[in-house]
Amino acid sequence: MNTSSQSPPGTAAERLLDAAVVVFAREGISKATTREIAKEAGVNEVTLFRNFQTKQGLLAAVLERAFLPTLAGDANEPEGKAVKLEEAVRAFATEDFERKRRNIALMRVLVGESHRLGEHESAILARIFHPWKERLANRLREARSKGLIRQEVDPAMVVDQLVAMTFVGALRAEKSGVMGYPPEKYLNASIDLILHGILVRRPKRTSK
Amino acid sequence: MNTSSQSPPGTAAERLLDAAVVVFAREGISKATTREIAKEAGVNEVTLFRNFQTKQGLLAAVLERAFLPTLAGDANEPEGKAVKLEEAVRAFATEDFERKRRNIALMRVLVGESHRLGEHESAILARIFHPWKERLANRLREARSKGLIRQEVDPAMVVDQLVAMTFVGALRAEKSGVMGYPPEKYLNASIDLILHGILVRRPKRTSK
DNA sequence: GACGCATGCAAGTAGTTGCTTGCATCACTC
DNA sequence: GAGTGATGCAAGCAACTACTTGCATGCGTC
Repeated sequence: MNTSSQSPPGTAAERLLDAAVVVFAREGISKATTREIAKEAGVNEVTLFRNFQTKQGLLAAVLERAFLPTLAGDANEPEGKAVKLEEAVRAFATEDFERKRRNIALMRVLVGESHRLGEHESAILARIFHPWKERLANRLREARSKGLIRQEVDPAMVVDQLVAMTFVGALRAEKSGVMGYPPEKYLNASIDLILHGILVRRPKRTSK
Repeated sequence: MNTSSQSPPGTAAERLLDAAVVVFAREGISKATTREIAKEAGVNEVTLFRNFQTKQGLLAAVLERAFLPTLAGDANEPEGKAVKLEEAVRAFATEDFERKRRNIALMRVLVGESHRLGEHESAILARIFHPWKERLANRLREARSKGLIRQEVDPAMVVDQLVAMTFVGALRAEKSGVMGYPPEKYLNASIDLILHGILVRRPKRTSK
């Protein structure tokens, strides 16, 4: 069937999913065309519709595949309890920052078009990010009950504030011009800010 | 000329700018159509092109008018030096948060399509937000030189971290479902976090 | 070698898009 | 009252959009 073109390996469906991530991220969801996705995949446009019915169906499949496994791989780490709170925050922030930087183009268009995502797509995203954040929030609640963290601090809010910093940091790091410092410094400073902001006793410094 | 329709006051160009803000924010920049903008303005579509030549020309005019005056009104407040640092941070954060909440739909689509904005549009946005942030950064530098702020803190980074929190907070506040707490609490917690995170001496509490 | 299945190809449909053209109508000014 | 400029209206254009249809081709299996 594959006459002579240099199609990458994998089934047509897999290649379409790979291509869709690229094109959605590059063009935005509504501006991405099925023709261009098919072309990027090295596959005929009809094959796209035969596999995913509609463009929206393709988007849903893209989100499921792009984010769900990422979460599953992390959520069933059962350790996490043994490590120090500061290390838990640092590990969460680092992982969160790097994951966002890896997918930042896709995340940006998702934010930009979040108000026109269907219920299904929104549900997929919630299923991904909520448990991931809840894990750190629980760790913080535990620490607060032990008196390590100031009582007036709201753990869920702290997690939201941290991911806000990682998200905008990843956004700025993408366009290297607008960030006046290296991304790693920004990440470390954000971790420091959170720790100094919530801990009862001053933490040790991360790095300059 | 205006046969009988209930057009709001102002010239056609003004009404088009008002309508463009609404439609760009609602549909996203690339999905917004000139037909819909003209309809929203109660103006014929040709008038749009006669006034702004292209859709991109309209976008540039929208950004100039929507953001530039907002900045000018704030930047030449010459006071700011007299007030306490904590109050300066609080005032900046409050103003920044409210401004973003007011324009959050437009800001969201700008972020989502930032990679396809032309140089002209990007320059407009930079001209708006940079001086606004620099004002607080300078205040922080001054405070750090007086020893009020820990030496290892980078003032420019702190400002970026603060606006990251206000931006994502405004984003979450828009969809009331995804924020598990009132926006004002989030804002106060962010101010507290910043102050506890940077000050040498612990600040007094804002509110629970 | 007959069957089913995935895919390619060519063509088409109905709708939308940014933008243009030609002409008429109003308001205002000298 | 002639000229000027801003606006409306109707029509259209060429390109593009998501999606469909009909038919052919290859691959693996029994």
